[in-house]
Amino acid sequence: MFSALFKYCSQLVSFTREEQQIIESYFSIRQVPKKFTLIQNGKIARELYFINKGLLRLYYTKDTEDITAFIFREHLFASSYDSFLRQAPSIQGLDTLEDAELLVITYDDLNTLYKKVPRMEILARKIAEQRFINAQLILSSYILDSPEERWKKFEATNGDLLLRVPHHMIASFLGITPVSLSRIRKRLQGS
Amino acid sequence: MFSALFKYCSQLVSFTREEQQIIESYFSIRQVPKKFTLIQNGKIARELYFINKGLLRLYYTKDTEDITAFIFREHLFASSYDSFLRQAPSIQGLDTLEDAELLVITYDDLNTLYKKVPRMEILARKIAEQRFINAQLILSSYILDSPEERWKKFEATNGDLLLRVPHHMIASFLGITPVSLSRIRKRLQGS
DNA sequence: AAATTTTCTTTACAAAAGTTAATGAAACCC
DNA sequence: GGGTTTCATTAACTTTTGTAAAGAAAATTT
Repeated sequence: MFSALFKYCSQLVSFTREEQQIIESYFSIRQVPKKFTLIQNGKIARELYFINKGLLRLYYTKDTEDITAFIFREHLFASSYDSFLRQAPSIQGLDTLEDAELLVITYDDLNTLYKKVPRMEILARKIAEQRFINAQLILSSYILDSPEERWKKFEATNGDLLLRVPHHMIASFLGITPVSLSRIRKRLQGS
Repeated sequence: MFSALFKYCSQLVSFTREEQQIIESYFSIRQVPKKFTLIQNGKIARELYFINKGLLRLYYTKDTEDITAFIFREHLFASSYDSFLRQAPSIQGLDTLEDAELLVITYDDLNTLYKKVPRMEILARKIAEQRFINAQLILSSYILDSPEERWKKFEATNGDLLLRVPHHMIASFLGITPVSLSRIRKRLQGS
């Protein structure tokens, strides 16, 4: 139940058995169906999730349309991270795309945990750093690459998601319309 | 000399006098002229800078052209952050845009400092979180806003930089060409 | 199984941004 | 101070993407 979590953490920080038990006691497990909204746009994200199973989608809502900000896979921490960190209303929503099993910790409990297990602070720093590096990577792709190049990279690194996620959600993640994605795919077919 | 640094830090963590003295001992001060390259694309960023005075520009190089990734003002930490954190070759360069006064700490010294002043770990986490939130903000503007809207926001929040930074550097930060920026500015003049 | 919704692609047209090149102004450098 | 480089704007033309609408295929619901 917690094995994936500690496997992930152990790459960053090594916890003792005791620390692991304290950490476990602060997380709860939750089964969530497909298409379930975990964090609603405008509300404060009170919880942080570790994905044991399933797929989550972070998205902006512009006018009446959803724009994908990120797709979280198994064995990652997920949240509307900036709302969670600042405890301010979220400008993003977070939904399940598939039935999911999540480990859940609240903001307050996480801060208590920092005090009980100070090494947790190091883990949190490293996760924040990783998320920064990741955001930076996506941003640099927006800056440097054309939509076509972004699609190619997405296909190469996340090809499996093409079968699990509707294309229009990927299109908006790439910063283009489904129409444009369809054109790009057609263009590339030929070559 | 260190007053701006501790003023900035005190918003995030409160250090004792002793801790401050240790921290000071790990930073050195450096005067750097305009147009000086602090971090070269392809090299590993070994240093982290706190800007006492001056303006720094982080940029990508695509083909022969520079594309601005970020402009750092006074009283901020600056580096090619992901290169510094991962100690991997940088895909960005960092230059001064003006004569600058910098407080400098190396990667190794920072890690020593984490051990001497554990509270520093909290500061580092919070700075990483802030930088993540910031990267997220820029990314969301790329996703949600048109170039015209991005320009308007830049003008509103960083209007002072328009006098300190050439427009073509701002244009590439906004993801457009100088030609396009000029058109946008003209379009908005009328309204 | 039929009906409904969602997803994906295509077409035609409009709008925006890129490209190249030219011009004038400003800043910089011996 | 004169010459050079850098910078900002404009124009003409091309390419790309967006928008709107329609139809086909797939998935979901009843």
